[in-house]
Amino acid sequence: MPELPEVETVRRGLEPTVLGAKIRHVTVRRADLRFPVSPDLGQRLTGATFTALERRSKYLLFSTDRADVLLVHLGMSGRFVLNSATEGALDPQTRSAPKTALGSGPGAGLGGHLKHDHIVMDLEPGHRLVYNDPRRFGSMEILEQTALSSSPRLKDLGPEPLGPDFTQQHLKTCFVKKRSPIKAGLLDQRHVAGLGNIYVCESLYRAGIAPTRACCDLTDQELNRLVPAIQEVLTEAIAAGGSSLKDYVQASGELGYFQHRFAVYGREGQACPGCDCDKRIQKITQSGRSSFYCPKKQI
DNA sequence: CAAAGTCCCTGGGGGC
DNA sequence: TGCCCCCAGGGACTTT
Repeated sequence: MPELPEVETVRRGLEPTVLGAKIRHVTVRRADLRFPVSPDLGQRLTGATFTALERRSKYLLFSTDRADVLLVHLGMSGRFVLNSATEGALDPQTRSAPKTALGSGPGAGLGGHLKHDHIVMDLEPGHRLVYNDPRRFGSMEILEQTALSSSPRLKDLGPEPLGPDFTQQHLKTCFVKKRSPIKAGLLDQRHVAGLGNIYVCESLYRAGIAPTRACCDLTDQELNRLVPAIQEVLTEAIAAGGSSLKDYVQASGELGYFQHRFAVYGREGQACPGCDCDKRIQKITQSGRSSFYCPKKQI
């Protein structure tokens, strides 16, 4: 599930290829993603050049020299696949025909599509950038640069957890009258942007705070632990993704998300690492979502 | 207004 | 082996 570290890892993986690349042709094979793909997406991208690739929260922002921004969310299962004309790799399990190298014209390689390849961008020189998303929880929209900050997708997002505005004082202000559990508080993108279920569980474990605690009941001391816990968990996950990036960009060209070794997430019934707890890691449901925690270490 | 619930979607895994 | 059911999750939307 792509949360901030996975999106950042994808960004770093794509950046060398995308920066300065001219878009030769765009094919929208399915427009019914989480939100409808912008109807004029192909027209506005074709002939433009990517000038920057940035991340905000879990969004990727591809800027172009036409003052447009391609805003992408990977949802649950969204991936980018990068095909290089020189590599010509193929996935024998899922692809019936070899990937077609560029050079045979826009839209070439009709037999080379994977299932769930929804948007195909042919780039110059010699690359093909494919957005693949089985569950179609992702989105792809094009906006004017000037409209970005007021767009409904971004306008209510809280600070970047690895940026200067994410402080214990900020959280204290957010949480002073908030009675919902801290698990929900940290998943709320208005308070801090980019955390999902996995990294909220991991951060609360590291900070020693039970996910059931009310936001407004956290002490200053706990908030002072929570902020660096979040920052450390994210930084380590990004570093782990980054250090394995060359493996992570597989021969097939697929940019998946790095599988991190989690302390609590998905480890119900196991002993938590470095803890002598006898209770083992518990799984509970909070507002329809699984929380994993150690009842001894997290109070 | 806050908080909790619902829905979208598909692949994968467990149970029988 | 095959089939069915449930689960995973972000975020917009609906209900309480």
